[in-house]
Amino acid sequence: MAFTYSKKEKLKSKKLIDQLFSEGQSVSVYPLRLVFLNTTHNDETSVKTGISVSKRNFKTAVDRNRIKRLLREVYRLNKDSYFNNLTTQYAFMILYIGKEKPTLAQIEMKMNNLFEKFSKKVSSPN
RNA sequence: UAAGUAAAUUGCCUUAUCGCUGUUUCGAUUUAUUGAGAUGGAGGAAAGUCCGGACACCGUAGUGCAACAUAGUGGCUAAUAACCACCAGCCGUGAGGUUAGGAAAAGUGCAACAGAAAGUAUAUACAGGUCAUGCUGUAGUGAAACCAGGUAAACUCUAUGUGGUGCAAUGUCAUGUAUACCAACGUUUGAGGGCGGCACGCUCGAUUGUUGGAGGGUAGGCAGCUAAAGUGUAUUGGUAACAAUGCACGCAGAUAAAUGAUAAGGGUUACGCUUUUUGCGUGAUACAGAAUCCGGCUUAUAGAUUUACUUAGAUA
RNA sequence: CGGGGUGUAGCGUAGCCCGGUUAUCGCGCCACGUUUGGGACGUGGAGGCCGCAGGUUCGAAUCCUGCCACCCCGA
Repeated sequence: MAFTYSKKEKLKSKKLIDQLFSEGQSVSVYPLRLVFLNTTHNDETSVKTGISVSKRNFKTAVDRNRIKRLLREVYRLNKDSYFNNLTTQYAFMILYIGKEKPTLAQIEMKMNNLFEKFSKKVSSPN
């Protein structure tokens, strides 16, 4: 797996997203929150991921786009070290629930924490 | 030089590494993926959605009323309530700014306080006049006091205009669900429904039979989709808005929604130190992200630049 | 893409249709009284440029226009 985040890896199906929010579990490391669901989809990638920033906390589209781009960038660079060995397929949605504009370094640290927490939760039953 | 008025322009750049997305060429597997190369990838407001169109569908898109909008004159435009010019009113010493700027002699209403009186009223005081009388003038109140008064961003009248819905329009493809659907003809003969709000008018039509056809919704793919009332520039016509002609360019198309991240260097500018230039340090570098496409309006905006003009002062 | 509503004192509201004293009521706030003290009660008081900017008018919270913020609805 390379440092890519192409169309195939994006979570795009409306059905799947509805299912994710209604049935999925979540872990959070402020200001990030990960909603995930063990599911099956047809593409060969093991994880489909979406990113979301609330309009309530950031009013202008420029701010929201900026944060989403940062999140995508960090995800792209770091996913390799955590998700390469997954045996089942997952759908992810990463939410930014903070209220202030972050920097890349902050997000990188928080996202690593988040994925470690996720790995623990998945590997240990319940 | 200072203060100001009006108009216009601009909206940081380069390199490296790693990514996203459209188009296209070649190769591979194989019929939708992958690899390599080439090339394109946010704005002056993309925003608000306040006006006007293009385009698409709806076949009663008919009539009248109602409703809404507009309101000096002329021009311009695909079109408009926008834009341009001029006239008039108001504001400003001025450059300039601003105005929903038709009708009160069709009718209805309204006018606090003050005042005798606010539209069927003429009181009081003074002066004048008359046989006599609000018959005449002045004073005082008020925004307005008899004059066919004021007020129409009060109802209203006049003139002009407006069919509706919006790219989630609309067309199409395949998968599964499903027979609940539609059309024609015949019978029955009118409950009820539809056509933006009302009336007229128009139209569908409960039940049953025959024949024929495929229809509907959900999530998705494709088309619509970006070559256009296009952009830049020059000339000509016009006071101007704008128009015509020549030349050049070929200019984003995402869809849980691309146009990015990091590092280095350089611009511009403010402050401090040094102070002849300059150099060093610390900051600042805005508002903001296409979603069918155009024309205008409105709002946000660090900083920089240009042009014309006004007033005041100084010098010649 | 289209449609509708709201904004008045710290909070919740009336007045707006149909213009006329810088504006109503309740809770809260302040002072005084009452009480040994507090609460409750009584009396008095403060607090508003009616979201912002223009316009119409003699006069605007009210009418008109343009903005801003918030909320809701439809496809």
